[in-house]
Amino acid sequence: MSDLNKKDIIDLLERIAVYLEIKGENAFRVSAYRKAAQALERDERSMAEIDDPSKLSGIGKGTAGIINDFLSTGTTALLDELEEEIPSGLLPLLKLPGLGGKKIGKLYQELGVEDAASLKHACEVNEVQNLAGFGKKTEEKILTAVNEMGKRPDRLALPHVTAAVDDLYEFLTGIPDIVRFELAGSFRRGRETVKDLDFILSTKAPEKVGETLVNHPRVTEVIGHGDTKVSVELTFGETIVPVDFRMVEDESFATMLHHFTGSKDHNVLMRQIAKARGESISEYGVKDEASGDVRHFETETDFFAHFDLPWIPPEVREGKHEIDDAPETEGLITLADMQGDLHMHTTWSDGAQSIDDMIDACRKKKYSFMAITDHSKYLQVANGLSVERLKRQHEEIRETRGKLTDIQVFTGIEMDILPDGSLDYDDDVLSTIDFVIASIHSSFSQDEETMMKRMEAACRNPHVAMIAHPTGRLIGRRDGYAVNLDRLIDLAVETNTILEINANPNRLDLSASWAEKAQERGALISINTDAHRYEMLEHLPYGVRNARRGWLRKDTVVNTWSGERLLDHLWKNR
DNA sequence: GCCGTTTTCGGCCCGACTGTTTTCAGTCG
Repeated sequence: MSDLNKKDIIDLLERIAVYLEIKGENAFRVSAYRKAAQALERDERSMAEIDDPSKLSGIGKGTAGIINDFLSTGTTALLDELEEEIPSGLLPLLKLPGLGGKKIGKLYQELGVEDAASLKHACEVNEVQNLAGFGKKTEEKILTAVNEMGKRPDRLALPHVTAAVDDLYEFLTGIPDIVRFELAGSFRRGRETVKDLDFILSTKAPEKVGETLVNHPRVTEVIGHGDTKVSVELTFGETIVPVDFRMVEDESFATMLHHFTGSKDHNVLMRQIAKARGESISEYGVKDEASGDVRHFETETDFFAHFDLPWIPPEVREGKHEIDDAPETEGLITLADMQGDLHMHTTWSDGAQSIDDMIDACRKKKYSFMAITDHSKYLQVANGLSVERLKRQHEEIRETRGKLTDIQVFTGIEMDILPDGSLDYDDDVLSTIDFVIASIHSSFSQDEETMMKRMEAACRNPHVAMIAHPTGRLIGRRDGYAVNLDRLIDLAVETNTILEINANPNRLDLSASWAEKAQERGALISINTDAHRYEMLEHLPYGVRNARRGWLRKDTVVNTWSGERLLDHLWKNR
């Protein structure tokens, strides 16, 4: 038996699809392998728990046989043949813009291109432009793309696109010919990273608006400029942000918004539903196939209602179970449910504002509770609190909160879990604090066993209420430490310890999929900003969107509780 | 390759844009 897990199987199926694509195989056969991979991904179970893959919709006898080959031998005859036949150096070329399987197949068969280097050479000696279906412009574009290969990240973390988002909102608002506009795409779905920004705008003067768009002062490259679509690249400092604008008549705005919010897989599901009813969905509306009439909708809600569905939130439109479980989406947590923020810093450690400033900022946000959680003494670089300073700070907090009637201010601490698994304060200190957070800021490279001993020590301490940013990842920059999240979730459930969704857009930690698993197994979650300045309190929506992507219900998230219920929870089990 | 409350064969989501053509294939989302 090989020890392949589900992720490996999915990768192997996708590998087959890519090879077949380059081979010029029937597109439906290619997509059959991709669909099989998706079917596995959609299923919650592990490979060991799936006794017969062909029972999954999208996997037939053929692919099931291949999956079983993989499981028993680690490979399969089809993949072996493909690897024999096609150079693996061609696979990364599919990522180049403008190159798909067909063109790569042609480059391979007619010019002997085998990888990026030989493709570059073929362009330089002008062999590419003479191929049928290619030309001078195509050759130039390919050469540029090959030279750019690997220089730019595939996807941008959210903090890298916020400047562009803010700028474009202002810019589009100032264009009088635009009736309404909205940001769609993976940004609207709350993904952790985005490839580009997709703006939908309705206008009666697409030509004029398109001209205005390509002349935006930040535009450094026009990728495409058609009647209804404009693709450009905007440059903000070091970051190049690709942006697509789609222009449409206002009557099609809702369907266009739905279409370009995606995901692609979600759209496929919706179109299959339409097809079964004798209708077809496009970005322009819903067509009745019998009469040819096209129906338009004022809002997305109307569009979904036409298919007897409630409005499905963008965050869960991933082509998974959002159609089947559509009624459940009405119970998902919303930003309006959030009653407070339980993780923030002040000038007492490494924050930029005083306790009073942070309290004022939270009162302005109409929170009913908050916790001040500065760093503990181990974290000297962050001016962590000695026991003596901690006591003074908490005295100050108690004094201040006594005068307030509109917000409950909890005493708190973000306490380090030390490399040896001990905690930074003794129990007699911790026993005086309302909200004790435990987190790891040191010895990131320890092995899983050592790391989990640290986590377990924190969870088992009766005073620890929450584990902050459980994996320590920084999106696009640093993988998390070696945490066994399955085990951590079990520990959290067993010891009644809350797990955090850190709302900082660089973290989003836990991720949506782990938060979903945590909820399924009965863990409690808290969404917090970890603000070090009051502007960072505004990060909360990122955390809520992330939680919605994980299908979190309001009651799973302790920030939605009343202050009394939360305090009771924090104190009753010590 | 998968699938079937009209089908075991003939479909498989739909449309824009580009560059190559001179009516369209390939790519992309």
